[in-house]
Amino acid sequence: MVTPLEKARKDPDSMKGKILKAARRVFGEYGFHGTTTRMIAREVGIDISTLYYHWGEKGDLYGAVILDITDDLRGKLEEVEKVIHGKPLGTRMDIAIDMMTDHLFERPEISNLILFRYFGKTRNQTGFDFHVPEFISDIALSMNLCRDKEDVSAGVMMHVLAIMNSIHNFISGENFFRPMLALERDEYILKVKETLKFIFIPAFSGSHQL
Amino acid sequence: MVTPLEKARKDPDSMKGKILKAARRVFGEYGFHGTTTRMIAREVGIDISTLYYHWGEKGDLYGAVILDITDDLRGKLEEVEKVIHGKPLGTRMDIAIDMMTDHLFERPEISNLILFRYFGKTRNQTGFDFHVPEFISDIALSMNLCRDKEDVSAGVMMHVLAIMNSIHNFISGENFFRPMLALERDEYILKVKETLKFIFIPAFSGSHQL
DNA sequence: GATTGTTTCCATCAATTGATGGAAATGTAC
DNA sequence: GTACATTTCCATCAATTGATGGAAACAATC
Repeated sequence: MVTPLEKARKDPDSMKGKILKAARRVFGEYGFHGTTTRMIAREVGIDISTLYYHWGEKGDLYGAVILDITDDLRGKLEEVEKVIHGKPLGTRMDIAIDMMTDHLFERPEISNLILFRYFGKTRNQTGFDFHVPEFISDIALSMNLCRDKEDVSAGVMMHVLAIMNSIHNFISGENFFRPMLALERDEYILKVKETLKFIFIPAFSGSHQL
Repeated sequence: MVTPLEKARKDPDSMKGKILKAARRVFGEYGFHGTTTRMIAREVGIDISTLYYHWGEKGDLYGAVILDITDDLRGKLEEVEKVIHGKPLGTRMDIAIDMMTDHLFERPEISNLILFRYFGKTRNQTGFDFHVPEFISDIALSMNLCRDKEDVSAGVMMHVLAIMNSIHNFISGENFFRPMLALERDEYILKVKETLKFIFIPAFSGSHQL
């Protein structure tokens, strides 16, 4: 069976695909409650009922968006893991930070939406499963911070969370931080990478390695 | 002239004060658009029009909340600075992390609201000034990462942002992260402090000091 | 206890929002 | 071209939301 989401991803130029893409952007900027279905429809240039025809109720579309960015992120993490596999930790982190920040700076909705879900409540709390623990464990394994994906200590999970969240923070906070720092986009991206490496590499390249 | 906000803070048991306190909580949980004036009124146990009588329109109340938490944070930072002044950097960071996390874990709305403003847009963008740059410079000075408060490099500002945001992340994300880590509240708080110190102290106690 | 000012609530508004029915438009198969 | 299915839009609904006018309740002053 083909879900609407798979359909939309297979053909991004279809109406379903265009709506999904617009919904990612708008939900990412304004959050669930800050977004109206009319805003998304206007973004696509269609009538609101066309949107409902393709995606059903607002919550379902939001759910599809969350699934979409989750899969996107998972895919990228797997790609990174392939590249860095076997290299020494410092190099691994260096490359991973570069690849992840580049990817996310081109898709800031991902960071936005993830942070929205971490830090805000939705009035009609529908429990979209985020698969966060799974992600975090994979990264911990990839960083060689644990031996077994099924058995990651809380401390290690939190180290990984700190890294991922820091990345998301700088991506998602660009609109706020960059004017404040008076940097051009390129400079900002560069400085973000520098900062992340400056902070995270020393902590993990000490005696803490397995 | 006494502003409504000053009045509300001077007497937290007054209606103005009770509404402000409730507004902090609810706005903190659901964000600006996720919060309705009725939700706040219900939280206080009053009619919606009583709320409007005291605070005027929703945006004004939100503005007061933002000012309130900003002042709160500024005050705490000053207090911390007094305690850590003159001590060596490692100790300074150790104490600062302890004090700030303790303070914020008791007032998670602060972290919530700050992150909301960093990462989300509000439909009717009213530019509440956040005084963020000022804060960040003060912290940079307190950490001895710069000589002059008026002349802090973008790189240093970003280091400070990374620290503050990491703290806010763990406070604000407690509802999401703690169940995932299967920790009691006390354990979680302890592990947050450990994690923050583990990550940030090594980066700054190297050769990077002034 | 009557007068006056303050605070609270009830009733209600207009605008917005999520959502739908049904007609028109568009495409597809024969 | 006709029959049929799919897609799009217009008109509209009910519920929610921000906001207000005005009456009641309460408090203070004399």
